Amino acid sequence: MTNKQISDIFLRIADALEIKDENIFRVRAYRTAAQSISGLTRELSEIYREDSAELNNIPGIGKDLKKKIEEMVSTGKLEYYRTLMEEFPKGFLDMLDLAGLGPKKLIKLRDELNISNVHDLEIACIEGRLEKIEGMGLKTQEKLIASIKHFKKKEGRMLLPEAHERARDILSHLGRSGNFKKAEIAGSLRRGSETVGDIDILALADDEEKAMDHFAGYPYAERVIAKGMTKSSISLESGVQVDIRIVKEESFGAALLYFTGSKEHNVKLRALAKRKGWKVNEYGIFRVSKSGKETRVAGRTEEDVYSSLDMQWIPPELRENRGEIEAALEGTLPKDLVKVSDIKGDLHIHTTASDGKADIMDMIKAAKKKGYKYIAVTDHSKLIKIAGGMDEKRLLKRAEEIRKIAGREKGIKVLAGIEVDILEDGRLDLEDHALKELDIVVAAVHSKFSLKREEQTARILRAMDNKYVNILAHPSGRLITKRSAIELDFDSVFRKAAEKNIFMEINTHGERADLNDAHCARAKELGCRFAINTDAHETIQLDDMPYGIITARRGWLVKDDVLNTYSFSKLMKAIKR
DNA sequence: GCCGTTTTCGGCCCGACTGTTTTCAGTCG
Repeated sequence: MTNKQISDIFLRIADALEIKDENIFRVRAYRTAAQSISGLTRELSEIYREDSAELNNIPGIGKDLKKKIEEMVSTGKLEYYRTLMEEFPKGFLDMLDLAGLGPKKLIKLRDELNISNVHDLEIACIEGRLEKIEGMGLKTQEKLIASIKHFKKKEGRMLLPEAHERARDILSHLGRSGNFKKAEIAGSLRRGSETVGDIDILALADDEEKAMDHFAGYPYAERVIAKGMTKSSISLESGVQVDIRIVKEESFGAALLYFTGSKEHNVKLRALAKRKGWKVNEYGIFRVSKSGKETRVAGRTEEDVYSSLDMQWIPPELRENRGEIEAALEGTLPKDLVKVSDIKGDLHIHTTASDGKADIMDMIKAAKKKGYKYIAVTDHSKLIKIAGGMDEKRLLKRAEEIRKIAGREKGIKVLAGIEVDILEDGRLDLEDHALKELDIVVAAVHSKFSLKREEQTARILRAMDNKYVNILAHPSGRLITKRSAIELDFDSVFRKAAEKNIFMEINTHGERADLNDAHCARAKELGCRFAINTDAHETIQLDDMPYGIITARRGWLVKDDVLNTYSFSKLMKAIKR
């Protein structure tokens, strides 16, 4: 079983226990464990195989949950979960996904109207039966109808680039009102999560009421979910929710911290403050006297809040409770997290020689415009016929052309390379005598994604034995909303990469974000270095670099971990065979 | 069910908005 599956089961158990009105802290323990598991950088099954005692070191996992995890990874099932689920009709717990419906109302609906799934609920709402229940009314019924409509659309989360674009548009809408003195993005978008469920905005305003009216008047708002003086929410046509909070200037830093999250990060900070007898909330950090009087200690900026807790300011990408708080307390946060301006080139791009849309000159011009010092042209190899992949003969001719052009170009170095396919048996799609002539070789899997774990791992390890390979491109092969990662023993691949001096790619193309943040952290732990590449097939895709940087930062990578932050001469030394 | 520089027992983050009430419970983040 995967971490995702185990974490989902714990969440469902928590839902079930809450409906059964069990101890709320027991419920919370399951949720904490689920969260903790989904943030892990290694698979539980692997930890279990190697040394199951290690499971105890995972925060939120104690004696009981450890046992449940062991049962799941060894048998693929959990008896406790199975019997628990038998107590509910099928689809009953799904109703908790409806906005505005929690365990308390759900129990009422079951006991008084005999509702057991979303379909029953929809009919009851349409027939107006909810109004008659104490504590519910017409509004509740209308809201639930809207929630069900949204639920049916199954609108998922947005990918980070799309969310960024939407958020920018909302900020410029706010800018047009004249009432907003400041507006900043918070939430998972600021932390750079690969998908974003809703957009959070924090603002300062002169006239809160007018400001909120303006916000609610956003042209793409489908409906206004809530509107108050300090907090409002709208939902967009796409089903995405946008929340805004307006705070006072002296609280802005505390509020930004609070609404950036993650929740786990915040909970830990609060506990830390509480131990000092202080209190942290979205308005600031306060000293609480014995008589209960509160004195403000900090709140205007995030830096104030962190430093009043005797810790370093923590970059938003790290705020996932993966050890950043401990590091900030000790003053050992990574000093030189990689940033966009560190990047000196792109080492994986395509041109019209295979399936790119721009020719090499356009790509070079665009790269120069970004201030890059070098770029590697890496078109496809012959296996990818449909993309115009090259055989040895065409490749060598192409390399010659690239070198000719490179000789004419001032201010940028152009490397002749290839994105060579890894065949099913782990051989490469091109002969060594051709690879040898190139400056850089990027190897990648584009076929046979569903091989068994052992075969897939052996395949890739064998490819890495080829001494001409410099970069392993998009190692997991996943596409966030379309295709899951290949089955692979990542640790073995990372160890081999470290040993063979092969750089692991963080690919920003489309839905890849591959490696992801957790992979980056683990690969670094095992001694790997990285290349952040756009895999651009047209000039505009060269602009996707920041998304790879965010992933790298979330994996705690520093400048020196990343090949394409190196100067040209250092780069050439690093990829010398 | 977890956890420990207050603790192996007794805690476990905190505040805003909504709807249905008339002082608050439920939900959400």
